[in-house]
Order: sequence, then C-alpha cells, then structure tokens
Amino acid sequence: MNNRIQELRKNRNWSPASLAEKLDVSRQTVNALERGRYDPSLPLAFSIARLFDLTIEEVFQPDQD
Amino acid sequence: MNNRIQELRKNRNWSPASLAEKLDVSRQTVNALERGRYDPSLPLAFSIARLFDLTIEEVFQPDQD
DNA sequence: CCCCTATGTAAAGTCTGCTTTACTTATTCT
DNA sequence: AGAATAAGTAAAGCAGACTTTACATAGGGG
Repeated sequence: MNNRIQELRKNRNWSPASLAEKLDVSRQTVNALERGRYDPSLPLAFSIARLFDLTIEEVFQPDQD
Repeated sequence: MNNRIQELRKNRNWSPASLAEKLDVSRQTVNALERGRYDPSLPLAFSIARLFDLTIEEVFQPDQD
C-alpha cells in the first residue's frame, strides 16, 4: 500500500511531530506510515484523509497485486 | 466504525462463505466484520470496496466520535 | 563550540486483525 | 426423522498496528 502522507504533510509545511499531534498518534507512527513500514488501521486512515480533506482513495493506493 | 457489508452481500444473494472466498479471507472473518466485532485492515477494506464497486467511504462510516 | 529542539530509529510490550480447529445450531433434502 | 451442508461462534495462536522509552543524528542560534 502506497500513500501520499509525506507529500501532503510537506505541502502544508507541517512537521512530523505536529502531524502526529493532529492525528493523535505518536510521531513514531507518523514516521513509520510515511516510510511505508506498515499501513494505518482503517479508523486512522479515515482521520488522515479527513485531515487533508481528501478521500481515502486519494491518499492511499493499494499495491498493484 | 459501521459498515454495509452484510447489506451489500445480501443484495448480491451471496452466502457468507462465498463472500469470504471472493475476498480471500476466512468465513469467520466475514462474520466478525458483518457483526462489527472489529474493523478490517486497510488493504482488506480496499478489497471489499472494490468487490462491490464502491469507494471505501461508501462502505464504511466512522463512528460519530 | 555548546545547547536546544527537531528528527530518525530501535526494542519491548499491548492490543487488534485474521487464521485454524472445533463445536454447535440452523436449514434443506430424501 | 436422519443425513448432509451451511452458518454462527469460541479459543488459541500468529502477525501487524501502535505506544513508550530510549538513544543517536542533524541543524540552528547563542
């Protein structure tokens, strides 16, 4: 699963730590998501999409197969 | 998180077991998702939405806080 | 250079998502 | 009614999502 979290965060000039705060997760979690170490839970994916005013499909793209 | 999985499955006249097969998960997982015992992973949420030709937002609705 | 704050990253622990096995309760067919 | 198949559910176990603690690296301002 690819995501545009880092790109969207940088567009807003937000630090990893402040994004973590807005999402109510640890900054380690933001780092892991941006690096693609794991996928967010579905509720966290919703929080992320809504924070950036996008749909989940606009933020996350499943791997091709 | 609420979801419309059972409704969408019944509209297609699919059994829980055959939905499980299409999604490549166990029928226990389908049962648990329909009963709201837990949320699917993000990749599984994508599989479900695409199977029904809907967006994730059309299938899953986060709880109102 | 030293200090401070931001950032990356790792390890251990907890909780959730999902599987396998297995038992129970329908439902359907003869 | 009895047999066969479908469906609900529970327990144990593994993997993944996330936290806390902690340490290392990097940059900027005095």
